[in-house]
Amino acid sequence: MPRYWLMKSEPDAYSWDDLEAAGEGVWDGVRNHAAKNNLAAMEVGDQAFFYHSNIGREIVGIMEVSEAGLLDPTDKEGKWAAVRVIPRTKLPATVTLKSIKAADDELGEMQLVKQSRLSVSEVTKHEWSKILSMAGI
DNA sequence: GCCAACGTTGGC
DNA sequence: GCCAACGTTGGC
Repeated sequence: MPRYWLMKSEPDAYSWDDLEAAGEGVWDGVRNHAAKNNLAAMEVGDQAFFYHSNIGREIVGIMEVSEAGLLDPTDKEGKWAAVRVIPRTKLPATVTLKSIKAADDELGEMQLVKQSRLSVSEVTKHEWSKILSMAGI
């Protein structure tokens, strides 16, 4: 059973289009322990939303973990984690933070909402399905 | 070991 | 541009 995640990036630094253009990417640079623990828990085949923070504030696509348990190549000490991801699906309709908050009874408990600074968070299967339906999938 | 000061993230 | 939330650092 794959698990579901949500990973944030500021699109002016690294966007969905950048990932699609490259065909794959290594999700590194995370320097927060809760986020790192989530990265370290990922397994090949897990699915993750790509969320644009700051600019857009919306989920734009779905990626899949293609290689798990990597060490962060930007960390010389080797204590931070990373995963390799490939882009899977660009959402037909983006799902904004605003619309997620507006669906509060179903999505109000999302870590994205509760812990807005966490850059890598887990998404429940129910939340995942709900967001897919909001995205027109 | 506590806590104030400070830095960063990210929504508004 | 502001500020709340949160993490880290350093003095005591």
